[in-house]
Amino acid sequence: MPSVTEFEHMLRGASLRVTRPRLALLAAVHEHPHADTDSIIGVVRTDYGEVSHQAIYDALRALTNAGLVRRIQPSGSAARYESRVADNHHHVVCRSCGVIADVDCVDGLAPCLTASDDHGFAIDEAEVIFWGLCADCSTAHSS
Amino acid sequence: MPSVTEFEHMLRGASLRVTRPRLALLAAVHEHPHADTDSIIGVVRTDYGEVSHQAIYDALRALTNAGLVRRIQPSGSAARYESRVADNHHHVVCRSCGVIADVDCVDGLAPCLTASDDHGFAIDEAEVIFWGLCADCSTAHSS
DNA sequence: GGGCTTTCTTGAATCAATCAAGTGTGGCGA
DNA sequence: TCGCCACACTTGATTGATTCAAGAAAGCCC
Repeated sequence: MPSVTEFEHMLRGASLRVTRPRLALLAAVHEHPHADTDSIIGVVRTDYGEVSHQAIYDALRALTNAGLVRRIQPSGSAARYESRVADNHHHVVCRSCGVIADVDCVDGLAPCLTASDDHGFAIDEAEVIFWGLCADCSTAHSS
Repeated sequence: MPSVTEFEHMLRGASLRVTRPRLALLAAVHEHPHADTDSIIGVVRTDYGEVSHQAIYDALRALTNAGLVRRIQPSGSAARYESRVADNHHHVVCRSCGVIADVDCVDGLAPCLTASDDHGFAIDEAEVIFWGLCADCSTAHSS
């Protein structure tokens, strides 16, 4: 995981002020990929002390807009955040327990990015979510 | 659009009781692809008469589970429903106005369905969402 | 038509997320 | 180093989609 100093540089590079809640937030997201907002609040409070939920929501939005974290939101789930950005990976979600895992791109670079008919849209991103059952749930269901 | 009789057969085929709210719901989803729950409630009430929102939620869930309609939920949007199922098409969503359009699969059949490393997951579906700006918003932004 | 089960109605509750107003603070220039 | 001020945080209330619960109504099989 990047050091506090690196987090500082990331914030400054995005023209964002360096505050302790934001540093704690960055650390929490790096440490707990795919955590939902509530879990992140819990982690930040443990690592750093009392913070309002509003500060977390604000900071998550600021960092998402700055491209420092990525927001993902599979159907039926609250928003989740991760620190891997701009590396074009996708996700596989368990229909049963909701666990999320990373999936690297098959082609390594911008796969499936070409829509057959773009309807005049200027497309800038392709988001892929694989749905299925994780190993644990798969075993539990068949037994 | 399929006839009422065909909707009836679809419901019976899925072992679901045939009720007027469900028939109206199927018609509404076929007529208004990508509509959110609230719009669907409005359409059903216009076409059929007073129905509780709960009945719509129940019916949408029942029909989704039965595979008669498909639920899609892009980040930052309420749940939307469409009648095209099992034809492996995807969606392009406008970041600005939220409009959704269908995109047929480039490869015609199960593209992008192979994850490079499935982490032990039993994958049964790949959902692809293209993000960008629709023609209208693209023009408005650049002007 | 009778009876059982599913579905619908009514009304309340939950949960994530946002809004609003006021206080505090990081980072800049002097 | 000092002071300013825009940006960030706190507190508290609100919204809006969705779900829960209990009872009434209606579909389907016999």
